[in-house]
Amino acid sequence: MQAILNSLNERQQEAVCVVDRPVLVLAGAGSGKTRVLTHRLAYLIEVCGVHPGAILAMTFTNKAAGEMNARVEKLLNRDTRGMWLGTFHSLCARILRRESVAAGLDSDFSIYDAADQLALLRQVIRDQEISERQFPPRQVRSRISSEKSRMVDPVTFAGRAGSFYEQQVARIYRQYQSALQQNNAVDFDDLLMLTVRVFSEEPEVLARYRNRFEHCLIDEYQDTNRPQYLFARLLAEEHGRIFVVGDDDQSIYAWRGADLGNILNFERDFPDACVIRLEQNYRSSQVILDAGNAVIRNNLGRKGKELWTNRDRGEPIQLFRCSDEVDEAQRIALELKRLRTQYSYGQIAVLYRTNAQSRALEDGLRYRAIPYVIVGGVRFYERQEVKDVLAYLRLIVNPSDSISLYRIVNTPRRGIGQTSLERLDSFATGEGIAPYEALSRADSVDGLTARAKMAMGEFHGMIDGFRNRLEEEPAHLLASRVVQETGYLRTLEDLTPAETISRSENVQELLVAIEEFVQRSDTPWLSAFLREVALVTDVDQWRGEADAVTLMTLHSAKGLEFPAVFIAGLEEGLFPILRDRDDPAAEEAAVEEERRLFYVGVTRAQALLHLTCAQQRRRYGGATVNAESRFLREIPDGLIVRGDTVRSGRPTAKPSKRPNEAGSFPVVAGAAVREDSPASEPMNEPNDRDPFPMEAGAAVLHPTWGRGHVLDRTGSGPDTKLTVCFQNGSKKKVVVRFAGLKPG
DNA sequence: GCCGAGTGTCTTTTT
DNA sequence: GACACTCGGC
Repeated sequence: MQAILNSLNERQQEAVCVVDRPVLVLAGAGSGKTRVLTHRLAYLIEVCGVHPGAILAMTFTNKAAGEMNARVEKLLNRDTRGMWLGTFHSLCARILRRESVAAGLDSDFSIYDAADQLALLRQVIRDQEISERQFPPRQVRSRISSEKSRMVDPVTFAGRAGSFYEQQVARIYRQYQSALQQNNAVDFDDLLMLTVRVFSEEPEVLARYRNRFEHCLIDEYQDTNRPQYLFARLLAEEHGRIFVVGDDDQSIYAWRGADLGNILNFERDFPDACVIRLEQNYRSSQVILDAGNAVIRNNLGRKGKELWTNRDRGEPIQLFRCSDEVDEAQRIALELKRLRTQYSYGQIAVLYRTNAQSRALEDGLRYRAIPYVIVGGVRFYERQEVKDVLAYLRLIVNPSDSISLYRIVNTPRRGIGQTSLERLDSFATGEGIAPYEALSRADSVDGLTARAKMAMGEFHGMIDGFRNRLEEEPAHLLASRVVQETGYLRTLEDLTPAETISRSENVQELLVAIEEFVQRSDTPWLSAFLREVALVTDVDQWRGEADAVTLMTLHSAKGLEFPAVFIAGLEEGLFPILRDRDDPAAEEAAVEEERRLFYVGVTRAQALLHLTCAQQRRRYGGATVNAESRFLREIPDGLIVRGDTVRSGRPTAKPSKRPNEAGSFPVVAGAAVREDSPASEPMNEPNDRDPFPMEAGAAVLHPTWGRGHVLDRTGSGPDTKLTVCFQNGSKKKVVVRFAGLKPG
């Protein structure tokens, strides 16, 4: 007991020890929130004698869950077998697999990610003969998702739909749901919504889980949406032993349906709740805290809290004003080198608002040979080749999954094209069977060529062969046979050498991941692996171990901390990023969420915080000229050293419309000013702006030809031509302007 | 009927 | 700069 409590301050101890009533912990950034959660778990088990199996603890990322579990086990010096600790999504998936009958699913259901959702929506929209132009699948998807995150089902939605547009969306929504059902699949939102529905509609199911879980704990409560809230309330309302930790100032997922009301109304929902505030910060210097406090104070509608620390004042914040994103990356890289004497690279993070910003930063870091790891962006499990292999595996486990089937049925080419598939699909619909099933009856499908029929039968036989081995052959061996025997690996060989290598490596990496799973898991079968893999994300894989700078979005950085932090791209139009809204109240709410996101970024830093902005930035096609972010103005002068206004320190891209830009930062009314860049602007061409000298001998990386080195160079400026010898031995002449070369 | 090449459209953040 | 769509060649 001593060990569990004595390292905590008084407030933290209280939070750990109040076990018989609802508790809301308002925990400021860096105030020891995770500590309180882990120590409470340990306290419940060790001191109160609660069985781990009676505890349900919910987080937002698997990483947070894993970390928490490790810390509890360390505190207790034993394992926590039986405890349900995981993300809302993974816990709900677990419940749905157990209660699949009540949920109307087969327990091996597939979980569709955003890309799968889009593919399914396209199918639905086409089937309904609705125009994809009028109803862009992406837009419909986000609409459906936002309805689901408010627990609105297709019927309710249809009832409310007023306009023609809404009625059509309602129709698509209904069809989409029934298509999911037919595919024996759910999307991310369904995991939550369906679980809540099962709980509400099946009292005996709910009762089982209510009786089992005597304690419910929730991390990041400010980011819960409606179904998550209902899920927790259904389980905990009877006994009231619910413990939630959150910070209204760090709510950054309103766009995903997170409802701040859940934290603001906690005391109303659970009348005898005990509210505990943690305001002492153990993470950051006074300067960083002061800056964070000053910025967040601009938000209305918060519970209000001021973080304090008894740490040193610390280094002032520094602002780097850069001319464009290349300059920004370069200056960050140089500063990283300079910081090398005080920090290891592993202690430093570069944060940004959008994933697209990582490209320029990566180039800058690579050029200076600074090691980095990138979290997020194109995620491993979203890569084409990885998704292809997973589609094979998913189909084998869940033959109703037509999205997976259509993805790979003709990869490698089997002569089963679009037209044949359409015939197959209408046959399947007519017979009321899954398309996979229909493959085995291809002979009865009208209008197929003999070749197509043959190929379909063969494909079906092959997949069936794998299916028969599902519980005979360990997942990694089965998967490895799949990529070989389907010929998938061979299709990769037709790509360019560089592509072949990187894609094959990714497939190998996936196979290794499966093997690792088999080694650590109780069940070696493929279906078990797929259950786990559907919900892993990149942040979960991230380990702070390698001595490399971490690059990630501000959203991914939530919950993490670093001795030194850069926040890049502090410009109006990028951060805050705002789209046009007609409603001023919605606009203000959006600004406040961006401000909270900035606050999250600032409070990630322990000792050192650097901010950067660029006067000009390339965003798809043309260059944009941006004013400095309003958030920079909100940091009091005494805390920040505002670097020089942009100097022309390097050959920089100059918008021809403003020849005298070298002086002060342009004051641009409103947000970003989009400038079209006419083709006649040579200074914007990559060879002119790229710091890397493409002389003979230089190593280069070509997007399709891979690595190589420069043999010869002719011309200058935009007309520079290079002769490059690539690793596969071929020599190519390339025009630098078009080739998209990078330093290799 | 299948496939590859070329063209127009849109990019916030994530479980 | 990714991706879906269209068009022409096989």
